[in-house]
Amino acid sequence: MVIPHSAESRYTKPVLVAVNKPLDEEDGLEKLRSHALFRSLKAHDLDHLIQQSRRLRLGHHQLLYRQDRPAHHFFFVISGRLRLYRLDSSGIDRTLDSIAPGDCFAEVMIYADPPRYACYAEALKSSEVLMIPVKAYQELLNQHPEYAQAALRHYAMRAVTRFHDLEIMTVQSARDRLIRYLIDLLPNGGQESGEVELPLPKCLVASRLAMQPETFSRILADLKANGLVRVNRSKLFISDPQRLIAISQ
Amino acid sequence: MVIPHSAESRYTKPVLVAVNKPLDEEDGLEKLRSHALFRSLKAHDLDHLIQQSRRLRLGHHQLLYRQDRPAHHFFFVISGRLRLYRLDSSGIDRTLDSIAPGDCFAEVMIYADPPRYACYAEALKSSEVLMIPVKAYQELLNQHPEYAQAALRHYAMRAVTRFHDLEIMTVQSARDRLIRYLIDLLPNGGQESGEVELPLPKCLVASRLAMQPETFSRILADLKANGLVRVNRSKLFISDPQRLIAISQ
DNA sequence: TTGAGTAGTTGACTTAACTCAATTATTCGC
DNA sequence: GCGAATAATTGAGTTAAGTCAACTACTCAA
Repeated sequence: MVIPHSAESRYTKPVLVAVNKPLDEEDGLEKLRSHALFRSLKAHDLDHLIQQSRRLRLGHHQLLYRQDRPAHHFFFVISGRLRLYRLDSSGIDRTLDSIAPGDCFAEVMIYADPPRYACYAEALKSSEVLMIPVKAYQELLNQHPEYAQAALRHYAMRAVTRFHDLEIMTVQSARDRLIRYLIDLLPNGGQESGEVELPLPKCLVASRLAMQPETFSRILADLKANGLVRVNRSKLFISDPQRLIAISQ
Repeated sequence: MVIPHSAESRYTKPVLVAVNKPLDEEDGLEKLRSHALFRSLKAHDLDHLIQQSRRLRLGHHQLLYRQDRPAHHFFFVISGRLRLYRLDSSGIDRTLDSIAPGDCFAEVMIYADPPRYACYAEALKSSEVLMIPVKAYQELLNQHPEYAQAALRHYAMRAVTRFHDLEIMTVQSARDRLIRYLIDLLPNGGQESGEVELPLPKCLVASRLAMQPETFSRILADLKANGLVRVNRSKLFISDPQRLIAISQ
C-alpha cells in the first residue's frame, strides 16, 4: 500500500519549527521527569539536558526525520502522536510503531558511523517534541556513569517489546493477528474488559498488521457482529477479552 | 503448527550438564573476547567473569531455559546452534530467532521482579554455551561504569535488529517475505551473489516467516525452477540477488 | 460552511496460501 | 548400517485474504 502523504513527504524537506516557550509542568515536564530514561537524573542534570534541547512543533503529517540520515538527536513526545515507518525501494510504506506523549524514541543504527536513523518519523497530528542532542546525553553518561543503568534497562526493554511485536507477526491468520494486537492494547493484558483507542488510523493499523484495509474493516465488522467489540470511531470497547482470546485459536 | 519435540520438552526438566574443561582458544575464547559486549573489558576482568560462569553442554533439542522463568543468567554460544521460541496458550510454537556460535543472548524482561526470560531457548543440535551470571556482570558494570557503554550499544543494536525483523513481517506475501529473509542472510545485503545456509530447519524458517512448511517448500521450488536459487539441503546459492529483489515487488 | 481529498466500508470476483493426504528424504540413536 | 522418527516434498481441493470498484463518511483548510 502506498500512502500518498508519506510518498509526498519523502520529497519535502522537513522544516522544523522551534517553540521558544520553555517546558513547564503542563507541557509534560512531569512526564519527562518520570520517564525511565530520566527519573534517576538529579534535577540539575536533567535541567541542563533540557537546556541543550530544542522544543519543536510539528504539523499534521510533518516529517521529523528520515531513514538512513545521520542521527544527532533523539526525541521525547510532549503532545500529539507520531508514527515510525520504513520505505522500501518500491515506495511501499510500512508503519512499524506509533509514539504517544510521554514516550522517548529514535531507532538508531548505532554502529554506523555516523549513527543513522533506522526509519522515518512523522507526526500523525499536530504535535510537539523535545529534540535532545545525543552528544549532550552521552556527555551526561560519561560524567555520571551510574545513569547508564537506566538507559541500559530502557534499551533492553525495547528489544523485548520488539521481540513481542515480532511474535504477533508470526501468527498466520489476519484475524488472529488483529485480535492479539487489540488484546495487547488493553491495560491488563486482557484480564478485564476495557476500552482501547487505536494508536493509528485504521489503514495504518492494517499496514502494521500486514493486511489490507479492506480485510481490517471486514474482520472488525465481523467481531462487532458477534458482539465481541463495540466500535466507536477509533475507540473499541472489548467487553470480554477472554472470549476474544479463546476464538483466536 | 505444533512442533512435537518442543511440546515434549515443555514437560521435561532441563538437566544441564556442566563441562569442567576451561574455555580455551579453540573453544571460542577468541570469539568471546571479540564480542561487542566483552571486547572493551580488560583481560583480568573478563577472566574473572569467565571464572564465575559455567560451561554447559546441551544435547539435540535440549531446553536451556523457559519463558517466564526467573532469569539469573545470560549466555554465550561456544558451539552448536540454538533457537528462541515462544509458546502460546494453545501450545503453538513460534520460532523467533536462531543463535550461532559467537553470539550472546537472553531476551529478558528486565522490569519484572525478578527479571524473567521472554522466550524459550533450545539447542537445535548438540551445543555448548557459557552461562554467565547476570549478577556477576552487573557487579562488573558497577565497578567499571565505562563498560556499560558497550552493553548499551549492544542492546540498542539488538532493538534495531528486531525492528528490522518486524519490517520483514509486515510484507504481505509469503513469497516476498521469504525473498527478503534470504537477502538478509547474504553478507553484503544482496549486493553480490553468494551462498547462504539456512540458520534453522526449513519447517522452522517457515514458522519464523508465518507460513506453512508446504508453502515454504513450494516457493523455494518455484524460485529454483526460475533459476533464482540453487538449493543443496540447507545451503542456498543465490546467483543474482538483485533479480530476486526485483521480482519481490 | 463548503468542498476537495482522504479514510473507511461493502460487494463481487480472483488468487495465494492453507489443509489434508500420500510419498519420499533425512537424521539420529542404537 | 538399520530402522524409527522427523522433515521435506508434492498433489488436490478449500478457504482466507487480496484486488478492484463503487460508495459513504470524515477531516481539514480555505
